[in-house]
Amino acid sequence: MTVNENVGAQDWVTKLAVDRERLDRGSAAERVTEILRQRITEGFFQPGARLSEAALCSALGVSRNTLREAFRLLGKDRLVAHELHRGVFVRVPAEADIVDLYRMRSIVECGAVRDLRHPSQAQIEAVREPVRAGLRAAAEGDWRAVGTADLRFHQALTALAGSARLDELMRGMLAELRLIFHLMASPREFHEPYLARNEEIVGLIDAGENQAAARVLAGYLADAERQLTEAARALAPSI
Amino acid sequence: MTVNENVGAQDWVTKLAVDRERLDRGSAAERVTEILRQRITEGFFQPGARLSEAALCSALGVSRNTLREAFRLLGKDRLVAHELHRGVFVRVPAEADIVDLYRMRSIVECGAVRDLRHPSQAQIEAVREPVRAGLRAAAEGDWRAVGTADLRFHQALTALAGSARLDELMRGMLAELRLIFHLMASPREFHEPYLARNEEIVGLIDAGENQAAARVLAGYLADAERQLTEAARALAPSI
DNA sequence: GCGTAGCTGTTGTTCAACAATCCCTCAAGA
DNA sequence: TCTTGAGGGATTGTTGAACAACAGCTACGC
Repeated sequence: MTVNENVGAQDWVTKLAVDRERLDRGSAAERVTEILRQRITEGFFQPGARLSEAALCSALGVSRNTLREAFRLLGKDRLVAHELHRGVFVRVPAEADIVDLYRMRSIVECGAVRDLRHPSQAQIEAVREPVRAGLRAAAEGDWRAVGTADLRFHQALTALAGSARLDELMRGMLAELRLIFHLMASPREFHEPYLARNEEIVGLIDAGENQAAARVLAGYLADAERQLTEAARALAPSI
Repeated sequence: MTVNENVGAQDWVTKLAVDRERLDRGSAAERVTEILRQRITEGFFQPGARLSEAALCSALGVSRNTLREAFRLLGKDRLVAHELHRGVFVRVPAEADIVDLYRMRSIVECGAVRDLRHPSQAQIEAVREPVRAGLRAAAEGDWRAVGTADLRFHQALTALAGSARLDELMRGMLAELRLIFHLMASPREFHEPYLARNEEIVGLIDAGENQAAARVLAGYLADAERQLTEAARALAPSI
């Protein structure tokens, strides 16, 4: 044993697993992918922007081939659109995308909530925490933080299903959703009405009223979809 | 106007869009991806098989860079596992993958069925047809065909939600499922019991009994999951 | 048996080159 | 004025070669 034997084995094994992801952050292609993913979702690259190979190669200091591997991964996540012989562009979500996305969210999120059987206290706390963070941020008037807390809330709802694949799917959908947010809407008007509903949903889950929670959530999503599609339609003529 | 003016504009535009997909079948990377995807799902490359870059390059007549782009796409679909500095391998699904996959299927498929509001006759027919094909194949003793008909049935069920993203998600899940099938199970023992249930589900949908159809489907999936995990556990010691 | 140094084959990444394609400009013609 | 077509420049698609970095194996010494 070369490691301090006073520490339980399971203990430092999990800690190493956490550090591991941080150290060997995979290949260059994967690192580039993460950088671009973050830049796109945070709005640094605006929807419709062209991602020139030559420019990004010199900016990031990687070769074209490495960059192209990253483009392929981002394309699978629908964050960029790969147009043959024309280049790679940050995706510009259309109204159809909003509808499609919310149809999927409704099925996934409501399904995760409805099928919930015996939620652990830790699971409920994971859902409650983002709600509190949202309320706190709203009190301070930080509407950008309210938005990210809202996304974390929905991510936690999906995590109730306990499926790694579903979690990754949800991550992708929320990233695409942030792309839609960049096209429109002041964060306040969009997120404020949902703070109370988030609390309501958590309360129902805590009380074991899954069906009711799923119904409230479905209404939540339907309203958000309507709000976004109307904003998109108002914006469409300008395009 | 150089095009026949007797034909409505919208008419030939949609026709061109169809041909378009057939003509520019994408880049070499995408074609290689499709070839490998088919080869993996049909079992030509067995789970655990190493996909050597050099071998595939010469076999397919493409460069390493192109092949690596294809590997990235297949990795996102979880058909291959990319191990840094070790290579690319056809994925070997574990028991945890079966559980995860079926948790997701249950939410997605049952959700699509339960939320169904006004199914068109065409939609119902799209679900009914694979069921008929399955029964026909069973009568002829072609159990491999029964399996593919079953997958088409579930694909059609998911399509009831009317979401392109959900359809693609389902395609990916079913491809991964075929990977699991290759690890075990005679097609007959696995698919035969579900022929009758598929009929029952279609009947319930046709009668507008969505809730009941979703319940039957949930039972269907739970049973299939149990069957697969038991087979996997019996197979595990050999690995 | 154990650890270690070296060897070998594979992958990770870069670079340079060329082909294919798009897009813009501009001129000719109806 | 509008359409058509021919260049030309810029960008992407793809290849091949080269080298670095790494995993797995072998053989050696202890």
